Amino acid sequence: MFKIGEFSRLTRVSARMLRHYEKCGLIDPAEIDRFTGYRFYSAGQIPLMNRIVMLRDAGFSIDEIGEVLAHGEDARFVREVIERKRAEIENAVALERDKLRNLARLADVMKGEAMGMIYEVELKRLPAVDVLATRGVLAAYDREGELWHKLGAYMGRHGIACEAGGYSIYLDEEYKDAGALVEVAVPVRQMGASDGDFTYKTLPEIGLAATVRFKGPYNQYAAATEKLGQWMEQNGYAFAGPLRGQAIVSPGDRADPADFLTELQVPVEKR
Amino acid sequence: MFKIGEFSRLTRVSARMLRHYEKCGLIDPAEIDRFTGYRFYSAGQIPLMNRIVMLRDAGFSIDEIGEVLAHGEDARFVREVIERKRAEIENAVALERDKLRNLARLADVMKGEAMGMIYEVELKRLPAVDVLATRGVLAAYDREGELWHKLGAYMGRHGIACEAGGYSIYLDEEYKDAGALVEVAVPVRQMGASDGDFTYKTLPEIGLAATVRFKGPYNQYAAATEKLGQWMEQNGYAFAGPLRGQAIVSPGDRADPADFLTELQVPVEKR
DNA sequence: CTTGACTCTTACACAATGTCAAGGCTTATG
DNA sequence: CATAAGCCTTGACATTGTGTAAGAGTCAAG
Repeated sequence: MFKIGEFSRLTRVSARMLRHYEKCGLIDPAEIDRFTGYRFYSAGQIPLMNRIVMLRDAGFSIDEIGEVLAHGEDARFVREVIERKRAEIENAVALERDKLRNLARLADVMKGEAMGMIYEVELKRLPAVDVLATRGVLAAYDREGELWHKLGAYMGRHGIACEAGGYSIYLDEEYKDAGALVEVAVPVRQMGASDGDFTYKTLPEIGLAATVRFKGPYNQYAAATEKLGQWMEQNGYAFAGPLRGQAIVSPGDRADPADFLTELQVPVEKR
Repeated sequence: MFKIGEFSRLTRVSARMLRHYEKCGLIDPAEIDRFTGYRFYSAGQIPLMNRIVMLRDAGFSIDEIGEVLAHGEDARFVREVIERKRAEIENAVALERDKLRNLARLADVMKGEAMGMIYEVELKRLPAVDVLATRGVLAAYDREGELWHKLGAYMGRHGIACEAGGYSIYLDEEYKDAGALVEVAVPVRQMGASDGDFTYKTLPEIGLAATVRFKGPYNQYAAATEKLGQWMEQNGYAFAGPLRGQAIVSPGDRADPADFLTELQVPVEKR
């Protein structure tokens, strides 16, 4: 039997974590002295501890480790869990890659130089439009493409004709990092029956909308809002509804993001 | 001027975080109503907010963002910070890669199948050895190679003859995830003068050592300790000093980790 | 005046891990 | 046997960025 410090050196897990794993139900000492509270681990527990370490080093959380250990015999379960975790890690790698891409653009941004072009703000009336729409909660705004794919696939399956100029409508009252409710909609010539997530509806007319167009990838959004915000402040307008973007030239039309043309549209009212 | 909710939608930063950034000194509202406490942001603050978002999305912590903003004009500073962050992110990517590698080995471990081979525990006397040693705090045990490189470079610079059978001595009382104090040492035929981090010393004789050899990469360490622990428990021995490993066949001798042969050595005493 | 939408502050929560403090045990040494 | 050094115990707090909730105040429209 080993005292906690010895077991710690042997397994390379800190005593702090040994106690923590115990509280989380991963591993109990083989024996606890009833009077002193000293923990004693047996050599037979080293394999279990090594599994825990292995799982931890593969990126599993404590809860997940508990689950895996409970189903340790079920090879199929283990295989599935591993596959799921693999996807998760690949995703994390992709996130780090995103950071690198952002980093590369950073020097320009810090100098206040924006790529792409932003046009002047216009005030106009936007007519009502019949659309086919679907919505979803996105992990981040740059995942909007997923919704478009979903909508595109549905339209393909049902042979629905697609007009140009899709809308992205940002429904959340307030931005949430972990989940933004976004609706994507394509104009249709003919309404149909709604079907689950996919609904036909009419986007109402916007009597007074402030609009600004920007060319380039969607991360130009930030620069465009600068202009829009400034215009609203200078001209004394206030928000009167959710912001939306209309794809004038979209990924469907051109491959190069530098060619994209997007119009930001927001209902406003004179203050 | 925009209320916090409007500014939140415009910049895609949650009101929660706007307040948080304010407390951290990144951005103050242009105005705060003295009576109601309501925050008001001006359109002129959107560019600043966009920079903050950009930095955040590139992986900077709030403190780091503050620092970068404070030195925003200093292009050289910005360049250096970006380079440092790039290295950090690449490192994070490497960590995720490590997880993937661990994941790949996981199925075998869960089945209790270890790769490589582990030999029987032996009890023996280990003579004193003259060594050249250096030590360092490692982020993780699999970074031990860094210390060996450091030592090897020093020996090369000073033309010191190197004998086979280097030692890794794990000095920490208790494992710490964030920094394990490890000493690496190579036997030398002739002692010299210590020089900064590099010290000549004599590893004292170990009268009674339990040893176990294992073949294969160093992550076999875990499996080897299982055997060692079991042996100690069954035969009634207890630890009497820090654990060390001796490289019998090391990366210097063979390229394929499967060929490595390592002997774990720990001073013990009969209980 | 009521109601609903917005805002304010404060506090709690997460995950994995370190660190510290106060106090109890153990063991070696004088 | 007494004391000190070193190990062990529990419990609490900190980290980081973000959500959420509670309770109270504000604002604008009907």
